[in-house]
Amino acid sequence: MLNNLKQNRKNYHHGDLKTALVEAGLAELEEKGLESLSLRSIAARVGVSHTAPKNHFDGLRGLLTAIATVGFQRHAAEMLRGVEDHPPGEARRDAACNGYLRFALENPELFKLMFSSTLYDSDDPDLKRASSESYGVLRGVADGLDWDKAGAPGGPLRTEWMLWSLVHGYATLLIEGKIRRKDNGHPLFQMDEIMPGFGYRPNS
Amino acid sequence: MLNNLKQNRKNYHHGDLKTALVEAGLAELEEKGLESLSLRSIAARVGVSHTAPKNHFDGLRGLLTAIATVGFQRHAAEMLRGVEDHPPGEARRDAACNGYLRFALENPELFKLMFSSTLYDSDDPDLKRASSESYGVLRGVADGLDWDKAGAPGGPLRTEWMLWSLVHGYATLLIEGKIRRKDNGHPLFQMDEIMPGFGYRPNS
DNA sequence: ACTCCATATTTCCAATGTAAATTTTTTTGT
DNA sequence: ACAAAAAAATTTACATTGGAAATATGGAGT
Repeated sequence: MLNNLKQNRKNYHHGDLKTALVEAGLAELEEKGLESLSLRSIAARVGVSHTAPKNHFDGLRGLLTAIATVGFQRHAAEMLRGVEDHPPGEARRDAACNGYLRFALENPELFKLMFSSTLYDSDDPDLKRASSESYGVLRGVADGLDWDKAGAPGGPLRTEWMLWSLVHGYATLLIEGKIRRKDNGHPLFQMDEIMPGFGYRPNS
Repeated sequence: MLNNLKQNRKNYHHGDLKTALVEAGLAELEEKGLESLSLRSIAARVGVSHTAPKNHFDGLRGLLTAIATVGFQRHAAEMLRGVEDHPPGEARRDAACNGYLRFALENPELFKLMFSSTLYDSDDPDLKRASSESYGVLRGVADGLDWDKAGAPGGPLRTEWMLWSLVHGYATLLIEGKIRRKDNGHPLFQMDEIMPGFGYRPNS
């Protein structure tokens, strides 16, 4: 048992166990699913004992917090992909939303974790930073959409919430199998499929 | 131990253990949360051994399926509350959506279970029936909204998906603490807060 | 009364997360 | 260079959980 563990690495000290555990967790997550994820299986994948993570994370909850943090970072990056290629307006909105949905469909288990607040520590500084970064992308493309009329009830957050709710709800319902996209080929997702006619009006 | 179990009921045979377990499960769910729910605690609450449920459900998964089924039934009922009081159109749409959100906010753990497809058997006939019933209410109020223009791309389901995505995303983000409603008093939820200007046009 | 059978219990097992004590390696201070 | 301290990892132990198998219980029908 001890030999088994040691044979996969040279040193008693792993060197960078912290990031190795997060990477192993990300892999296990998509392979086994969020419900079947276990601290012991993640540790075994890295080749350390199941109590080794304790030195780097506050239990399973702490490890899940770190994994979710990486998730939000990748989420933001996926939304940003292609956003700069388009001028502000509907094109950017669609690019960001497509990124949102692409990420969710390609990393469903990670996405579920990120939006299961009870599973991790929502007050963790790193997580809050990554989460805000991700939300910031949506906020950026929501700015200027014509729902955002001055004087509309609900305050300035309304447009962001509306856009977020729409794309997040669609992602969730797709992932959970409540809605099935018709598989009409390669154009992975067109925001207009679900929200056509939601116009854009540049700020005066 | 045996005496402890028996003292809470007269007979060795419970009589209606199946429904008792579902009710206990619903109670435990909101008290302890979805993540902490356990078959043993549910059985203990009813006063039977932890293997007694096996005679009525196919393991924890089966029990969760039955609980989710009741959830969808109540969900549909909550949406229907007040719908008949309004004429078809925006008023009914808002009534149904308010019901959707009211249910989600008042039964957050049950709501999470209902939309965690991996936790239960989505092919169960009773569950499918209840789930369809719930979706049918939304479908009913979506019919005739002016997003549903003839010839619009995406097919006839688009309007339903859009409405569903919007209200479901908002509910999810609220429950998971990603969005915080400002607590402006009693009017629990106003659909217009998030989706003003989404017009209604009666079928010609 | 007697048998059958659904229902419930007891006992056992493997997997999991956590805590405490211990061992091994690295770093630090002189 | 060397001993002490700190860091990192392991071993051991334990409570919980879901499930399987064997056993006990009591009611229904004859």
